[in-house]
Amino acid sequence: MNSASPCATCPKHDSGFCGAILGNSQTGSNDSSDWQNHFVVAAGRQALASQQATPDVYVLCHGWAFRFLQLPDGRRQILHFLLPGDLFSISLLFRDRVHFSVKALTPIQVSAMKRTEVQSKIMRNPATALPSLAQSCAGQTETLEKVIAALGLCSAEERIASLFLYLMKRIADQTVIRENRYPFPLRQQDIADAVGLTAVHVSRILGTFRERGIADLSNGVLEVLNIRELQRLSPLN
Amino acid sequence: MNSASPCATCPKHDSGFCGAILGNSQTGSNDSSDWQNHFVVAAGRQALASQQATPDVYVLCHGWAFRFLQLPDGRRQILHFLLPGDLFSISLLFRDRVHFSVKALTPIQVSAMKRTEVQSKIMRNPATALPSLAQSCAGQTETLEKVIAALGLCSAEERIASLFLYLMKRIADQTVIRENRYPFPLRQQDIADAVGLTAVHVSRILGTFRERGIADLSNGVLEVLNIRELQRLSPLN
DNA sequence: CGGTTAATTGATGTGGGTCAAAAGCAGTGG
DNA sequence: CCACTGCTTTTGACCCACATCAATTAACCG
Repeated sequence: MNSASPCATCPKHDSGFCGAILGNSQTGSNDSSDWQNHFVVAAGRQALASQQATPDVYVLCHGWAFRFLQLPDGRRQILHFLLPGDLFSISLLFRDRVHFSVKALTPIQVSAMKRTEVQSKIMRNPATALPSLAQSCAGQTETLEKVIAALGLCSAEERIASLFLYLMKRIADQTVIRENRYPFPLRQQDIADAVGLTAVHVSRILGTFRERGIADLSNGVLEVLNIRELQRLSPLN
Repeated sequence: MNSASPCATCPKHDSGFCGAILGNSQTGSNDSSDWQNHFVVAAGRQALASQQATPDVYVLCHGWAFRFLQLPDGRRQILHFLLPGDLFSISLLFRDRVHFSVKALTPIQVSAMKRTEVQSKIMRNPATALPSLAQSCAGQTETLEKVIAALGLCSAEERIASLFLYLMKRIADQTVIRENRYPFPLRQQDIADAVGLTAVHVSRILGTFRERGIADLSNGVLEVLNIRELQRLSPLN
């Protein structure tokens, strides 16, 4: 869990988006230390600041983080949760600054790669990279638009249920789930900032979920007791 | 304003996204009738239905439309407004079905192009198409995320002010604006569905904007009386 | 064991929803 | 030219989901 660990400890580089776009390191030099390196961010610390220019593209290798937007007056909106294997943002592939910030929920390990290198890797094989890039972009747009619908149309209960179901699916793609217990390192304040509510109200809703036997979130674990009911509460998919 | 009009009546094909990605028709055959054609949709009619598969990619050539998502129970969320020159969605470049629907606000004219043709056009020149595609994707993500922030963080007033400012910028890119009067073919219900409010409440807010001398929306025209105040009301940029 | 941060619970306030009626304003057609 | 219809906007009265404020408890930690 310290910096400068080799890529071998970073099991997600060959899955999903990164695998398809960046390719496996079979081709080219297998000593990648010249154009990529790793670093670590403590839980609760910011990993990337809004408007900050950077020559790199980042992939989350270990831990949880989130992208967010902050208004001058301090209000904060969480845009997306980052899990291992996720690019911080596709924007960084072709832009050098972003409009959001990234914060670590747990201790995280990040791989930074030179944008120029990644670009030329992509250009070397556009026939596979381009569709994969477009697919990934379309998928991201779809999830963002579902969030918009959730915030615009749904009640507090429905929003929280949607968030749970969405994250459950993503977590299950990463980890083996036993006894319907999902690792879930979000504070109630984070949930609130993601779904546009107050922490107090999130607490109340979670309370009712508990006493209705739907789900129990405590100590960083989400235990799903009645998934049917949870799905019934979420009008979007 | 009838179907089968040639592309020459469609002035937006060579600007912005479409110009960069699709290129001008200098190269290749200049008879494009075999792989693209035009059609017209009346105001208020749907131009594309959610989940419907299509071999085409669509560009709005004339008029206003919007993309939206509808829940089984009828609630509707507007995701994005389409102006002349806009692709219905980047998703359609590499997918044959979409998760949203499109509806015409005014009578519209649409150009449909075979996805396969567009793809090979792109592949013929990946060095320009790819960055442009990525840029456009990044830009869209940024605006969607601002919408999320608006819905999650902002009051009714702030949301409407943000929507106005956003659309004003886009309209000004298309039309010459005189006397701060913007063409604005949205019903109050549409505004409501875009910012997550009720039509009644939108009416009230517009009323206060009017009596406070900020803006006056009537008869399809938005007249901006005090843009500074409008900007002050919108916390996101 | 005190000190800090997170979660719970209660009391009260309010922004925006809901319901309903009325008024404006095309069309449409006799 | 006027009555009829359907749609949009406006306005008023009332309600409720969620926010705000504040106090208590629980968990954690050096």
